[in-house]
Amino acid sequence: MKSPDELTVVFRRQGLKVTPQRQCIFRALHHNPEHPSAESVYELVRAEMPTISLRTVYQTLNDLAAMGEVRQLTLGTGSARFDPNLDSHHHLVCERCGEVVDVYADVSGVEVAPEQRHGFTVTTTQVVFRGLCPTCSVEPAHHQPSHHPSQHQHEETIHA
Amino acid sequence: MKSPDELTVVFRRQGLKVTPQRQCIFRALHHNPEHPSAESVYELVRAEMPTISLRTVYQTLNDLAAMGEVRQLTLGTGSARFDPNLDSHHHLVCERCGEVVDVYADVSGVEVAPEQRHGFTVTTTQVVFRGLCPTCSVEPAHHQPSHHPSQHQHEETIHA
DNA sequence: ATGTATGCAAAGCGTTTGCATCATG
DNA sequence: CATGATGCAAACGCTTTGCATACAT
Repeated sequence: MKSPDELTVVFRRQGLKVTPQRQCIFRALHHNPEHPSAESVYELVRAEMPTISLRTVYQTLNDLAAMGEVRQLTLGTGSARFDPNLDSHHHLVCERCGEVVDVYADVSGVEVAPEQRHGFTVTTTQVVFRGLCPTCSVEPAHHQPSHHPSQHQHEETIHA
Repeated sequence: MKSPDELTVVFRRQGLKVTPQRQCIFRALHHNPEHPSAESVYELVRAEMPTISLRTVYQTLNDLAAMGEVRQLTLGTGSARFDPNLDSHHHLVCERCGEVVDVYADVSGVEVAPEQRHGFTVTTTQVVFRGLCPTCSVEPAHHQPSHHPSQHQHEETIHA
């Protein structure tokens, strides 16, 4: 995503206003590889601005997503995740703790055969690799989600 | 997935009981290519059993998913979708109306390079092709979700 | 000064759960 | 008849929204 300064310009050009809260959110996302949820962003910015509300976080994240400055990912981890990395890439998701890491994989060979397109216009090909992160692999028994809680869906959920 | 009769056997073997409601749900799912949400299944079975509750539908769907007789898909369409097709396959999703169709694509070449695995143990590779279904392609302006409502997340959501 | 952003609280949606009752095995 | 299933309603987690105030432009 663009730098906080560039985003300031972009927001103003769209008729949006740039508040200290929004700039704080810009900074929280810039070069952030954690794929934070709205709640995670909230916690990050609250460290600096304790009175900020979750509503402001959601609003700003949605604004950013609407103008394509971040991507919103729905990976079955319970809450939407926000990704400032706009390069073409895919994701590795831990089924237990919800950790998400970027993966650059060659997907050029993956396509929907014409006979299978059912008349669809395909615009994106998203690949999600699921498994267990190093931490969750070592201890097969149940243990807490680390940074990214809220696996409110059944553990038996199969996402494919 | 297995036939309603086979599922009856499987359920009993697990110590679960088989009620008319459950058999009705089995039938609603058998050979159903719609990738219905819980709500959709609810509507289907309510046609036959008007007093069935949504709770029963969720319970049975979760039981089925827990024993691997259906797959639960989280595709960013607002609600979980249930897929009785247990063959290895992928999905084509309409970003506007949420329609989901099965796709058989060769994904053998898609892998996470060892240097990119970050210590993860990868167990599944899910490919989601997103775009517009024939109905939604013709009319670029907004219109109602057809069979699969509840796109409660922002329309600008980008799922990748 | 105009209009958007903020904070708070309440509502919304999809899903889960507590409980008393019913019915399967 | 013992245990799991059902129905209802209430609770839950995540996200959105209504409203009055505050602030950026």
